[in-house]
Amino acid sequence: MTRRRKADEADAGRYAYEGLDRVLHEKARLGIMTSLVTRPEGAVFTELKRLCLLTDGNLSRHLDVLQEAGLVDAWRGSEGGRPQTLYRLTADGRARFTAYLEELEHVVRDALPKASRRPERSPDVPPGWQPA
Amino acid sequence: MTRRRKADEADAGRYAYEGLDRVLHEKARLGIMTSLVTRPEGAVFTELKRLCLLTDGNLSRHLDVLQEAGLVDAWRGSEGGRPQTLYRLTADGRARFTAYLEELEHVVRDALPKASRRPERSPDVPPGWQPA
DNA sequence: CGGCGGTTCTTTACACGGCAAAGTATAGAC
DNA sequence: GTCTATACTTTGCCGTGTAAAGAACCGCCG
Repeated sequence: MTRRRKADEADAGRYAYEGLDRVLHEKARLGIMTSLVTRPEGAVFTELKRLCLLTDGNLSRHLDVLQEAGLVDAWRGSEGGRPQTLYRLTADGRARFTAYLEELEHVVRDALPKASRRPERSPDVPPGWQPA
Repeated sequence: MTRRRKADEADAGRYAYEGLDRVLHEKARLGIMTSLVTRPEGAVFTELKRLCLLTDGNLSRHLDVLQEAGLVDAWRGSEGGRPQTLYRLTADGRARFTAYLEELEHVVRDALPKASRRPERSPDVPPGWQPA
């Protein structure tokens, strides 16, 4: 018996995941941040584009967002005669990304054990209830 | 020496994370799915609202999306004289959510070890490069 | 030295989607 | 019958992801 009547529920917000910062919780930016966290020396535009499979405009826009949020900074220079921009995590960026990842880990720990268990036959819906 | 010249890079798309299904990679729906995966018997609207701290309209909309994607199904009935709708994961929903979570786990494993290591002094930017 | 072409980003425009406020429906209380 | 409460739905706005077009910079060939 799953003692789940209705008044004993102190678990409001149990799955609200407020630590999932919207700036970071976005597929493309997640890839950019992961790329950068593995490269303390930074990465240039073209490399990020290749690693994350993003279009130019797309990558540019996401890098703007990350810079405005103070998570990433940029350095202009040139290599092989071509202008290049080197992007690196800020200290704050690293810290906030770590916090985000720890919340993600929470999600996985909340859900994956239940989800990957062999799909037990779902309990029946109470009699008299109609689909859709 | 980080043998990272320019031609040996077979890691295109290394951080593209294409397995992060957009329907699932959304804070609110992630919470809903996690709520449901821990409740094989399903959950009613009000319970989901409380668990995920969502407004009525917001929750309704996200549940629509999840149903249209075939991840969740709904059963109408009544309890205590009030109409209620019970939401449950479909088998497909459970499977796709598991796949999504495994990709998330990848992200965490890619990034968290690097991110949480004590912020080593970042290597200097090459001479001649300018901020911003 | 003057276009031509190739990089390296930026800007613009659109369309999708999250969100909350207002609306609908059903049921019990009085 | 009307009022209040619950349980969702619908509507509309606005923020944002995305790609197509644009700008800046450089090397090269004639």
